[in-house]
Amino acid sequence: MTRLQASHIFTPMVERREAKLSEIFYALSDPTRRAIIGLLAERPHTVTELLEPFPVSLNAISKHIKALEKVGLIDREIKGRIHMCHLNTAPMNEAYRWLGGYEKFWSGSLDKLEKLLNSRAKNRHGK
Amino acid sequence: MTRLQASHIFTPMVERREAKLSEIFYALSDPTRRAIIGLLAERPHTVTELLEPFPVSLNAISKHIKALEKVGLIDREIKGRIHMCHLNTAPMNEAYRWLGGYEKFWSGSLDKLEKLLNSRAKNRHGK
DNA sequence: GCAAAAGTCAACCTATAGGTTGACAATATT
DNA sequence: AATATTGTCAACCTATAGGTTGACTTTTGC
Repeated sequence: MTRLQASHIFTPMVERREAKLSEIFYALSDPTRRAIIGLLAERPHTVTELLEPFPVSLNAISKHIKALEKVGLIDREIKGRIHMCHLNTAPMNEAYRWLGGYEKFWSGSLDKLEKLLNSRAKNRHGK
Repeated sequence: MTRLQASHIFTPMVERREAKLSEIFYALSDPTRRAIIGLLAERPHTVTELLEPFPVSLNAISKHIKALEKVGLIDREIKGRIHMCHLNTAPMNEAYRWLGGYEKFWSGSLDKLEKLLNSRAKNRHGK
């Protein structure tokens, strides 16, 4: 995941959103992390429960969880020595919508595509 | 982007799809690459045209383009010394659908969520 | 009270990403 | 033919990711 340096182009707000998008896509680019998300989609898991399917150390999983937590994809509920991890899909929504912006290209409708291009041309001047 | 090592869990086919997903998400995790995609969504661009908005070297952009090309997001049409880059959104579709699998969580319908959980429980046994 | 269990933190290793600069190859231009 | 333009390739640098091991903290069970 790369920090954004092309500050010339974006307003601070957009820049922040861009950075967030980068973080989310990056978090999702790891197969182990995606698998963790898959497990948490069924039900909350403890850290050791999340460890079980993977041939890595507890520390490695702990790091992945921390990474997912950092981008908001996991909420941690601590009860004594047990850390219960809950999935929070909200951040995915942003990535989903970004990709959705290009859905017009692959879902075929020429009308939609034209609309897209027009709206882009307009925004061009709004800056 | 990480290589998948938990081969224990996945069939070769699934493993390959997982690897592809990782590549795509990783490609999208870079803000410059996303911006390039944005430019190409408007119209095809040459390499130097793609360079123009960014405060980096031509080589850096060339690398990004190569990276996007490698995951299939860019097609290159070479005419003499000009490399015309075209956007190919198809690979995004896969990422989009993966995320869409979790849409039920954030779009609120409890019914859908229950269906999701049931279908997952079934697949559990199908392996 | 003591040992096991659940996790984190810190230090380390290795691979790779993204950036740079400096040649180079090939096509256009004049 | 000489030069400028377009772009790649190769070598290098630095930062960081993901993995490891080892020590440590806190809670829990006996």
